[in-house]
Amino acid sequence: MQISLPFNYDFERALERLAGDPVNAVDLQKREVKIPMEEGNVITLRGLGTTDSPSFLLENAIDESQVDKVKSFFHFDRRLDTVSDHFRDTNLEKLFVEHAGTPLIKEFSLYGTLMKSIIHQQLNLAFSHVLTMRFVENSGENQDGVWRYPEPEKIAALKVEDLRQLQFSGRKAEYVIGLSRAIVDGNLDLNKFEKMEDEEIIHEMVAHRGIGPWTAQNFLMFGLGRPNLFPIADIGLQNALKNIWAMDRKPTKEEIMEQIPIWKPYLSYAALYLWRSIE
DNA sequence: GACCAGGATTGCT
DNA sequence: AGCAATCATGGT
Repeated sequence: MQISLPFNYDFERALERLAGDPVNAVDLQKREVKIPMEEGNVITLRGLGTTDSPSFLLENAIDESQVDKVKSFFHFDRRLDTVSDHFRDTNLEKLFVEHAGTPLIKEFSLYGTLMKSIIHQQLNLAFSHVLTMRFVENSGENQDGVWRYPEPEKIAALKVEDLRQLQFSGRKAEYVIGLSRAIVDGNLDLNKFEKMEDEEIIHEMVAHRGIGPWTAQNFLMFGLGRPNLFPIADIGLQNALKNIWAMDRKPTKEEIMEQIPIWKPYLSYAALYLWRSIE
C-alpha cells in the first residue's frame, strides 16, 4: 500500500540514523528499511517522495493493525514543522533548521529497546554496537535479512558467563539477564507503559536493578516515542552542547537545566538532533 | 599509558 | 544526601 503525508518529513535523515545501528536492515540506495514485526512477518517500508512531498510504499503487512503500527513507529501522524517553529529564536535555532523535518523513529521492539539501552550504558557507540550485534547474533534470529531481538525467555535462561563470553561486563550481564527474568516473571510489563505518563513510567522502571534515569529516559524516547525527554546524564549530549555553544568544557547539569523550560515540550527532538550533530 | 565512552550500583562519609 | 570506586573494553 502507499502512504503520503501532508507535511514535511525527511525520510533520508531518518534512514541515515537508523543505518547507524547495525541491528537494523537499512538500504540507503533503495531508501528502504525492513521491520521485523512481533507477529512474525517482516514489513518493508520504502521512501518514494521528497521531504516536501513525502510518500511511502509499505509491503508485506498482514492486516490493517500492522499498518497502524508502522505509522506509529515512524510517527506519520506527528507534524514536525511545529517542532522546528518552537525553537525559533532559541540557542538551538540553527540545529533545528539543519534537522527540520527529521522524525523521531521508534525502535521496533520494546524489549530490544531496553536491552540495547542497557548495553549502551557507559560505552562508546562503536563498542556498544559490537556488543549489541553479538547479542542478537548469539540469541536472536535473522529473518529475511533483518535481525530480530530474542524473546526475554531465552535471555532469562542464560548464565552471566554466557554473556561474559561476548565481552559483556559481569554487571551488564546481570542487568540484562535480571531484567529479562523480571519481564518473564511479570514483574516488569513493558507493554502497559504505553498508556502511562512519563514520570510514572520512569518511577516504576528505575526501581529495577540496572535501570537508572538515563536508561528509562532512553526507553521512553526510542521505545515509546515520547516527545519530551532529555537524558541529562548523557555524555554525548553534553559534548554536543559544548560544541553548539562553543564552550571550552562540557556544560554543567545546572547550565543545561536552565534551558529545559525553553525547549519543552519537545526535549526529545533537541536530544535527537544534538546526538545527530556529533555522529 | 592515561583517559574517556550515548551509566548504574554499591559502600562510605 | 553526596561522593568515589567499580565495572570491561576500544578508541584517542
